[in-house]
Amino acid sequence: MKYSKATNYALHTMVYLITLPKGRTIGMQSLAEIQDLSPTYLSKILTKLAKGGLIESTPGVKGGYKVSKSRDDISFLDVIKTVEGETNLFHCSIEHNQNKGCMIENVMIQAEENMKEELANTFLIDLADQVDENSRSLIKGKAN
Amino acid sequence: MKYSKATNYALHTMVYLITLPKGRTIGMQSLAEIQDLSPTYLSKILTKLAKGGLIESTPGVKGGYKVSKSRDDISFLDVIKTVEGETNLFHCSIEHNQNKGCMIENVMIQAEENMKEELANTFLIDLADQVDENSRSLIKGKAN
DNA sequence: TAATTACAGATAATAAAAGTCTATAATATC
DNA sequence: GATATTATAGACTTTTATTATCTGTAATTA
Repeated sequence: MKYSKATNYALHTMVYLITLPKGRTIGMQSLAEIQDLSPTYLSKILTKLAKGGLIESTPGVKGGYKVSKSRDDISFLDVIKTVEGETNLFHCSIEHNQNKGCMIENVMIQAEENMKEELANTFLIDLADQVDENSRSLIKGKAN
Repeated sequence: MKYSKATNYALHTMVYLITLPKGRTIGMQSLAEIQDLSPTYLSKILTKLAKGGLIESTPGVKGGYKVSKSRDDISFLDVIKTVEGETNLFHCSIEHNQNKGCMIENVMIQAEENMKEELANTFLIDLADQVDENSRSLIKGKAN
């Protein structure tokens, strides 16, 4: 069991976007370069994030992406849910003729809940000041 | 991201095994029937669990599997680690030239730790009395 | 009008998981 | 000792999901 690379890229991209000066945007091409990714692949992830309302895009020259305004409170869980979907990590594969559901699944759900709580209480903004100077200036340089 | 079916089957099998009367065993064939699985596939999972020291096997007529003696304290995490391996859910895919490691990875590891803590503190034996009467008598009937 | 950008959908490549098949070794029972 | 029953091991195939690419379209600014 592993988090997808897509989630990996999404989280990194979101952290980068959060260091963007207010009102500025940065192109997918640039975001792909910084992370050494193929632009078209990253674009799928960005589209998901945009549809999920976490980021906004403007097409055309001098266009690009930025974090959605009125979203100063984006959590890790928000990003992960948007990319991976809402499904639980564990689904019982056996037919149980009980009304309580599967006892094993219940335990697994509780454990996952503990993880999600931490992810829901950690916000991207919390990491903003941990972004290294190198990335920070790279982004600033490529911003529109 | 999903737990593997192997983990699913392993957890169920372990719970079934825990309801076995002391000293008795049950054959892989029977365990496969109960869960409607192919015996050879289940056997791979059982072998892993045996190598991991969670269960013991005796070959031959009247042979089969049982929970390792001196292991009254098997946790969910023990089973999951044995089947899935020890790796973490998240590995940063970007090269960071920082000594602190990836800040995103650090958050993800902490969250996962919270989940693991719950899994480490929930023991199979805790579920023993929740096993439905149907399964319980099935196992008893097939036990050696 | 041209350059730059996002968006969308089809398709291909890769990797991991799930499952099958076959042969071998050990053990209890008769 | 022969036989049936069981576990063990490894090669192999199938399936599925992820990752990635390719191509074309639409929107926007200069």
